[in-house]
Amino acid sequence: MGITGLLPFLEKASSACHLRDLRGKCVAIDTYCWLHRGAFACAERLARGEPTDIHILYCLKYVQLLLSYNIKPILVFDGQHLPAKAATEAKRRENRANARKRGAELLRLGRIDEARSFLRRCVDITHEMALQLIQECRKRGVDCIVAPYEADAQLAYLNRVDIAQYVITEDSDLVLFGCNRILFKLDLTGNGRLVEASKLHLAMGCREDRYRFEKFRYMCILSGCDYLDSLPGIGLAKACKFVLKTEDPDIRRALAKIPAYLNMRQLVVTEDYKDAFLKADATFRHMVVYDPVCRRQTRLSDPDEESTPEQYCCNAGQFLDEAIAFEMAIGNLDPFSLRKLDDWHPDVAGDGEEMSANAKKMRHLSIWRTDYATLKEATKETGTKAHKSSSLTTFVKRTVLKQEENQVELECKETIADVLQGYGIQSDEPSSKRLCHITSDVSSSTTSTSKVALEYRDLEALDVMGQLDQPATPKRKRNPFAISPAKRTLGGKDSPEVLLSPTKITAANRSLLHNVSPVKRIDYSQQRSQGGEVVASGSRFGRLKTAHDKGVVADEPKVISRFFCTKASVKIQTNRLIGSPKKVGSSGADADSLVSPTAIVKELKSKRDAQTLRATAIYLSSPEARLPNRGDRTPEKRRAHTTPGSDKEGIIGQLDSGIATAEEDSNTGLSSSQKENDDFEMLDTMETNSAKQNRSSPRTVRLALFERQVKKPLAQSPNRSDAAEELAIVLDDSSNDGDDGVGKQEIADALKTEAPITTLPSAPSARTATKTLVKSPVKTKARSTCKRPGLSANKRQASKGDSGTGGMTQSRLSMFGFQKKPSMQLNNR
DNA sequence: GTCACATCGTCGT
DNA sequence: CGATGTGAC
Repeated sequence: MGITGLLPFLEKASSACHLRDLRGKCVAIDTYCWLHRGAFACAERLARGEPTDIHILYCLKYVQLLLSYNIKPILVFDGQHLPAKAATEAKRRENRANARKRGAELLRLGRIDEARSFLRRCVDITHEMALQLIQECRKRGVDCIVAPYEADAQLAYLNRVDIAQYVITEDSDLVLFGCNRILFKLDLTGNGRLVEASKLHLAMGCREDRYRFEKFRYMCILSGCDYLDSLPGIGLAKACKFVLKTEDPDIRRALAKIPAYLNMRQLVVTEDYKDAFLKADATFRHMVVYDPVCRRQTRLSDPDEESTPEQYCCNAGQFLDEAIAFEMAIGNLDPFSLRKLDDWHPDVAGDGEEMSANAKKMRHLSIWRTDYATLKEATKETGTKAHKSSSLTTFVKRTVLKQEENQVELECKETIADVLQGYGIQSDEPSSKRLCHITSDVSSSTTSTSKVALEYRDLEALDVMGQLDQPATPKRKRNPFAISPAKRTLGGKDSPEVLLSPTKITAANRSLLHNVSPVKRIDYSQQRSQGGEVVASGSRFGRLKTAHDKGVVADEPKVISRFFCTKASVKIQTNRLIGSPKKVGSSGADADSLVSPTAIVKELKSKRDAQTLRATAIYLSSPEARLPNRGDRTPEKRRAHTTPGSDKEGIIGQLDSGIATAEEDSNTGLSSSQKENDDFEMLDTMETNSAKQNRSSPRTVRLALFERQVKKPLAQSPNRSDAAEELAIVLDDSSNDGDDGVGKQEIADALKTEAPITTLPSAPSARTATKTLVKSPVKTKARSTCKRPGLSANKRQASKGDSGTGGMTQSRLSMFGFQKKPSMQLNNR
């Protein structure tokens, strides 16, 4: 059960922590947590006894994560149950058995969803699972150890003898077993919360000089722990209050004073409780654990040294025969039946041929090596030098601002490879060159000290570090999609595009999409002809078109929309799009270039060549491919249905695709990206029909679109003046400012989203329009609502909240680091 | 403000 | 097992 409410209580003793801060350290892991979480993914299969390895893979993902930060993991598994916990365990088993039975019953009745919820609750982590994981870890040279009893105590032992400097768990008990540094809530991004024993007094509100660890442990036991229920009415808060008040070193006498100190007269502290308390305390201190270095069982701390009477240790486990204890610790035995399941041996394993290859790969010193102690000692003496071979020979000093300690500057040693790797840049050929501690004047350092020949990769490292030291402010935020500026100046065309993950600081008001989008990354401002005349318009459409035109050259991906280009797997290369305006003028390829992606799909469809269609990258990269039941009701068919073959209505028809009005009651599952495709097609068609269309501007077309949407020409609508005016203002305002074409587009998107159409009540400037769109109220009563196939009623409700964000789903927004805003607060107007 | 108790989610797609 | 919510004191 752990200690109820301990983690929130420890808030002040904890700090945010990332795995990158643990480089080169050793970490002991409470593997039960991972296995248990992983087993949830395949609960049904496990419950039915079907073979699966999803839970194993889940754990290995974490192992890999640790290894990628050069952290040595030691996986610790639970051993036998303590007699003191037998009752609790029996109860759990019973609960699981019950859940299993009910699950099976429901399954027979065909109520699958309900059955699932029960089958999930009955997942039990068996030693077979543990062994499966242990065997995978052995292949990877990762240490595992099975605790004689509770993994908690084993973890604490490894931490206390400094075999592992950190412990990873979800169980708050670890704190009172006496761990020094515990990482809770570690996720796959490497973030977690670090609780340090040295800060516990902060959480308790105790002066540091008066604090002793016993106080904390007593407090936890009093508040109720696995080995002892609390006195009625005593929780963490009361226990803390009491522990801070009493100064009596004799705990028996102190316990008797609880009712007096806490003003709880009705409370009676029996002799039995005092005994049980001392036993529980001894259990935490003297639990039997395994010492991998001496290969024998021992106690977490010595009862003699702490003069704990033998009688109180009765719950702390018993020693096993030495040989059996060893076999159990390395995982060969089932801890309960002591049956032999495997016969691995650390001393023999290294001799095998395949193992020697692994040993090479093995980057960390195994705790099972007989020379572990001496080697570790050697590592300590020679410092970090011994701890790494080739790639870590060079160190870069940089100062790191630690946020939570009032900006104390700490010096930390990191290698180039470390820095690069930490931000997702693989260093294939680790640089062995020495880097200077200079981040600004790179050129002078390269020239003046001739022995330092900085390479592009090194410069990147410097760049990353420079960016890291730059603090984020409300106005300037870290942009996960920013591209290294070094690339443009130094890398040139042929250097690979490098995303400097969370390092780069850019203006917060600039759309993060700007950097991912193939369209927005186009530097349209440079697209002037030689006379200085602007070739491409500043609008998104203009840029889109220009990009599209350029992309026609064979093998180059064609830009389709914000998110897609014609080759699904090909990354748009900015340098091809930036600064090559010459192709814009060359009209030769232009005619061909105007074949829109939608047209290709259409053509393929007409040929009924489904195979080709599916194989087409366009199709695969389009949202259409992701529609449920895409075989039977594609947008293509709907389009044909709603606008039956009329060429004259072609443009409007295409515009209309993806929009379902209430009257038509047709469905659409199109995302904004797909709509953008349609926008694009609209541009195509416009171009070819330009004579007939009298060269209509995008704005006209969008007004047409708007009219179409409300199903009546705006002229006949009572809202016409307001709505159209506002729309016009919005569109006009944004048309001068090229970069704010986004705002225009967002609005156009918003008009087309599934959610009720919104218009701005009083047209603000386009700049704020983009921002406030989320909050804007529904003024024009929306008549075209959308029903999406496959969405249940409540989900549809939920998706309404996304309206106004240009069709972006919340998950996508949060992917880019946006918080969900309290949207639609003006709804009730 | 505290505590006891009940209920839900843990993954992955 | 933790997080969260609710109701009682």
